[in-house]
Amino acid sequence: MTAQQAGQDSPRPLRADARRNRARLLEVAEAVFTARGTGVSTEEIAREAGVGVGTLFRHFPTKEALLEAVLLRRLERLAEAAEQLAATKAPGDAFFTFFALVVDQSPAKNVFADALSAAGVDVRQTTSEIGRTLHQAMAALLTEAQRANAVRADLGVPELTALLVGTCRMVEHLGSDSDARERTFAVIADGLRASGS
Amino acid sequence: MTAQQAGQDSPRPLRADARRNRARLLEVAEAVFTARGTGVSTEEIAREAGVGVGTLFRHFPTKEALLEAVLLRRLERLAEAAEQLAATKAPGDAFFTFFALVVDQSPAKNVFADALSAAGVDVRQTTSEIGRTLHQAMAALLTEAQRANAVRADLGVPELTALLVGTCRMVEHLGSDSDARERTFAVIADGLRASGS
DNA sequence: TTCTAATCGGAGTCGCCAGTCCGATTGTAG
DNA sequence: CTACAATCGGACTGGCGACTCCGATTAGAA
Repeated sequence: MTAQQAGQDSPRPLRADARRNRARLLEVAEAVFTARGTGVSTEEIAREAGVGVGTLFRHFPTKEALLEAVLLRRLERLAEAAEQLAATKAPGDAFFTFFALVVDQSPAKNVFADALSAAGVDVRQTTSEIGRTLHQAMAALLTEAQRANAVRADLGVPELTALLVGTCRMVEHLGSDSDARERTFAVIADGLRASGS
Repeated sequence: MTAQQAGQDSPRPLRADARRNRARLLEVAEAVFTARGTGVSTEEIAREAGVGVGTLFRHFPTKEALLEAVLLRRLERLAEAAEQLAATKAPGDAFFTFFALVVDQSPAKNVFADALSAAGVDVRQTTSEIGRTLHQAMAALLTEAQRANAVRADLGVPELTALLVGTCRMVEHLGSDSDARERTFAVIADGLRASGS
């Protein structure tokens, strides 16, 4: 931001090993933070990735930046999946498949979103770029499903988001008991279909 | 635990000021942790309560112990409320009132439960005493509501707990938009009633 | 009021962790 | 292969926060 073009990224492509390390760090960070919480130290992440802390901080100037990067990757993937589903499946099916997908992938996202908002980062601000894409993709899925009468009409994207967040927590809470998980999920699904009539 | 009876608490009642301070600390801790997260330092809690850190640590040997104490108070209150409701209202009404009560009180509980489990404390272990009471009270509310056909039959207490946890998150997520909150809550409520037929 | 044990308060200790710095290493252009 | 700039690694720093310790204070019994 200081004296470079503010628009796009690296004027010079990263050296091969640098790119490798960066990718490795993201990978490891995602895995470790997801598994053991965002409290894990940067040193630990670096060690696990087989690099020094210096390397970590060269790529991500802040622990927070690392978390952000991981979260963005997650959102990006979700947006992709949403578009894919919207394009290939029937409205209702696409919607519920997406819902299930988000919930399955979620134990992770929660952790990151929490950590960031706890650190005072406005997630909505930071993730705006991809956030918008995801938002639109979700809106498309939702309205199509509603038009097909597969989902009640009195919901918008904010409500859907909240339901997703909450459902993620439920799943997280139930842990490995997949029977209970299914029953719980059924409550939500039935609620989403209920016409309110 | 070193040389005293392991069973019950204080053989000697606390001095008046000590009792006062202890109560104050719990009060303040609950408020502050709820409002600003469990990351708030013990020193801050102590200052806010108008005592020194020494006092805080005399009453609660560990920050974690303080969190635990606060959480227990919360659970205790919930158990009370559940019993009260079961005794005075019609089954379905009692159940849904309880549900709403938990959700309203919740922004708090989440925070504590999270912090403790993040710290490696098995909440189910620690809160067993009151946890059992609460568990029973919830079971009673649930089965009565089911018998009265106000709630679908394929749910048990674990599922109910998960739904509560998740719904708390939804509410938390939506923040102050009470319209969206109501719509979201309606999804859950309809889902709970849906017979699955 | 007097005396003593219980309690208080907060300066100080200790360990942990994010983030820095620079000599050693290594990719790569020529 | 050589040279040099990009990159690496990890010892080191600074600050923060949980917890300790002990002299000062105070509740409450006699």
